[in-house]
Amino acid sequence: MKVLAGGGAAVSGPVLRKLQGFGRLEEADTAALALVEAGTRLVPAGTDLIREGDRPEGMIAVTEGFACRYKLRENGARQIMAYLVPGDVCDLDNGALNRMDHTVGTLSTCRVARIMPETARELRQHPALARGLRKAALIDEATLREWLMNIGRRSAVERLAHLFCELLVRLRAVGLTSGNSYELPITQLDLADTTGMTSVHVNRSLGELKREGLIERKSKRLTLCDPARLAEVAEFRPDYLHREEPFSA
Amino acid sequence: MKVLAGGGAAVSGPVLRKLQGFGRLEEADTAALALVEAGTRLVPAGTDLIREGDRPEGMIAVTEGFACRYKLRENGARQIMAYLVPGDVCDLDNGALNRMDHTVGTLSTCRVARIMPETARELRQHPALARGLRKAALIDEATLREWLMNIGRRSAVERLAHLFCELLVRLRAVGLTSGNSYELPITQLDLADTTGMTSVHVNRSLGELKREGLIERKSKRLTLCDPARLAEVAEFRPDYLHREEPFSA
DNA sequence: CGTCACTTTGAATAAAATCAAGAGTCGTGG
DNA sequence: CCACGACTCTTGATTTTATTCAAAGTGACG
Repeated sequence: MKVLAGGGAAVSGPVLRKLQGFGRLEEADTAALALVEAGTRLVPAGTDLIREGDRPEGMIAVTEGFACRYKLRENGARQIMAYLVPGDVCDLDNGALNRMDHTVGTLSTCRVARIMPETARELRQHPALARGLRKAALIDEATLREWLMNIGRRSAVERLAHLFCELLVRLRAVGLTSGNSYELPITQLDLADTTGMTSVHVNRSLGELKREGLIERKSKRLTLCDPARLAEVAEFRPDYLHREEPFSA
Repeated sequence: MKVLAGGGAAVSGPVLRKLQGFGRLEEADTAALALVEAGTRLVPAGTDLIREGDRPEGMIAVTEGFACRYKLRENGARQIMAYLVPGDVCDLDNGALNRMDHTVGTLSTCRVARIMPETARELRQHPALARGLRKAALIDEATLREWLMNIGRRSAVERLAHLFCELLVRLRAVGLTSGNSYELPITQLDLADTTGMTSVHVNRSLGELKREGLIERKSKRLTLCDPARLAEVAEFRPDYLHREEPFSA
């Protein structure tokens, strides 16, 4: 339960960067966001930020690391429903719904801003921010559908390939890629719980992708050696992410 | 491409009934809804109502039959992402997003209301309706997450059991159950594309549920012979549907 | 009464889970 | 600096689950 004061200059906040990708922001908008991103805390891996059954309020923004939405079965099996990567905001103003149907927790060490309900309301006063947050939420929902397709109708190798392509697009949008590689600070077990497989099977499927020369992984950095071919394998069409940049660099 | 004029008295519209389940409606609200439900058309099974890539606008309401959201792979594989049962409304006012990322189509013959953008805007003028629609949308999203859990982390038999439990709750909310049975006007192939399996495997799994005495199916009517035990098998917790009625009748 | 779509069944195959053990990694504390 | 312990990753052998392929059987409906 490390809790460090969020010091240092907010490094051109990823949330800001992401929302700017949806449309021009005014000075006042960026100022409000900067304020939010200044108030972050470092959270260790494996920490729940809000739990199933809790009453949701405010928002949670991730500025570093990977967090996720997940549910557990009684036997301990976990299904991850979404990744929250830097720039992603989890809007807990669910208005009508007063209970979380899932848990949000960190997969890696994360830098996180917990946004109080009043602050969240203030943010939504800014039309451009409100629009951006709404668009982000709609994209999250489209992503959820894509994940359902992924698990329901793609093979193990395809599932991983698709996930890696998606992450390249999402992380590039917040400037966290270098070429076709990015930090993927999660374990194979996490990947398994994301794609509905076993960690053993993930391991073998990763091996296959490596053998095919499609990816490389050293330490926690993932490189897509041939994004075009990887996208083809996964049948990846990035439209649902609503980013105008072309897929492969 | 049968298109019949939507005659006859709107039979206490399922949309109305569903939204009433979320909170009291004023006279004016119900009147507006009644108007909508009067303008329905009969649509044959297998008809796309709006396609992936189309520009979404207005709303689509289903008052009879089963429709669904789905996507296709290049090889023809289909993944169904959601069911639209009577009372369900598909809000296409996606504001920011200007392309459908999936298709909405009928699984059975359906009675459907296509709601023009202006009409949709009028409906949203009514605060109670707007709230109801918003709540419905949030529940749809929670349902999507539950489906991801279903496909990712449950066995074939469990997936079907879970789906059948969910449908009992949803259809009961609009008065379309009698006891623990309801019309399920879809094929085993549809069930397969819903649960990420093969129709052959669905057939065998259904057989297992029957043999266990958990369900019965004559013609298109499904009966949950022992809802409590079925829910236990599926680990079904109806919280995400936000209906206060207890699960088993 | 024939057709077409759907359901059911069997046999062979493929994909993924399970079980188990060993090797690598990393942070911690002596 | 090294050793320890806790994860994580890797690999093999085996079993289970699900798909594929194929062929009847059933039923609704014109």
